Amino acid sequence: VDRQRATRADRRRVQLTDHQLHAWRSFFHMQQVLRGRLEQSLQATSGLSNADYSVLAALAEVPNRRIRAFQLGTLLGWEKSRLHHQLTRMCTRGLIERELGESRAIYVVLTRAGLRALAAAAPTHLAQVRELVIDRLTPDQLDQLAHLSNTILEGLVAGDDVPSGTSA
Amino acid sequence: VDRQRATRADRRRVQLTDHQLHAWRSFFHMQQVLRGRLEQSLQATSGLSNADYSVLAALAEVPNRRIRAFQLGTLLGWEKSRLHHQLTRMCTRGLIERELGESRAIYVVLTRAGLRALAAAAPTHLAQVRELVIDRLTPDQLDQLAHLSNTILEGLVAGDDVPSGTSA
DNA sequence: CAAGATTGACTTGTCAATCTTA
DNA sequence: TAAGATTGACAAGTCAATCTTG
Repeated sequence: VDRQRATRADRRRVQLTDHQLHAWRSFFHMQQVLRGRLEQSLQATSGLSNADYSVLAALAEVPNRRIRAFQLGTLLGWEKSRLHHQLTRMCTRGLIERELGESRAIYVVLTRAGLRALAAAAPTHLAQVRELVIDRLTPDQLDQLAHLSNTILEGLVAGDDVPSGTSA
Repeated sequence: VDRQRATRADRRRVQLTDHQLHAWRSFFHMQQVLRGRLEQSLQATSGLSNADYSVLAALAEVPNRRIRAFQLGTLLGWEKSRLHHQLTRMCTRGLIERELGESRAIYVVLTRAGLRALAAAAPTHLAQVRELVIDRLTPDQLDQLAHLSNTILEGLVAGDDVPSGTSA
């Protein structure tokens, strides 16, 4: 085909087969709906957003329940301003506290209230994860999911840098 | 164990094994990062959000590029007010138009500009889906992903109604 | 200057309340 | 009344600009 402009259908076919497109859409849709559902019931049953929960869970598993803000951001894979806004909100709710470390480092500490909120939310939340995901899949499927998730994640992290190598 | 209150560790162990929890977290994290990355480059390269793209893509594949708003909401699995706000924004940008059908039904129509925007965005977007997902996975893995996504999705849709079966 | 932190403006999504007519 | 549409207030996230100090 040497026409200069391909039709829309042509272009899509080059990109992805119908089979691949269907697979992608199934995944994409599932992930959207799942995320919405979890967010919703987390909010309804415990007043926490998914973001809140992620921060609390991360803090709870770190030595001294205390971590440098920047590291927390890296851990969660969040932009710094998103993290900042999130921490500000959680501070005013008393779920965490900010502390100043040496040389303008900010540390984030889990408060008692934060730990309590997490403890209150976790059972229901995890039960729902089990109900909606774990229990739906065979052990094999769950392993497949974990494996392919890690594979995709590696690619995402790798692509973090400049595509074409601009050396410092 | 007949103690009334289990420790936090106990409760978690009951909910999910470490293995299961790890699998879940891998998936959850991957999905977060992936979504962020796609959203970001879609925005950067075409000025469309993921939500914009979903609406445009759905409209493009529907007869006459015209569909009732409510049906579109069902298709996308969106709440009505989310859809409304989204459509309002897209209207002001000229990507779609609203038309009144019979008995206060609202129809959404894809405009030329909307179709152009989609055609401009699609190749890059799909290429990225291919690069970040499709090409990372073996054909088997992709099939596994599709299959398990559909399985989870079935569970999600089933849980839409009252948990205990209220028949029509 | 650069890394880490902060800020504000703006966009997106949610919730709850309201409106309208079959 | 109930389904579909609308609205506004608010929470969450992004981007770009700024501040601060090693």
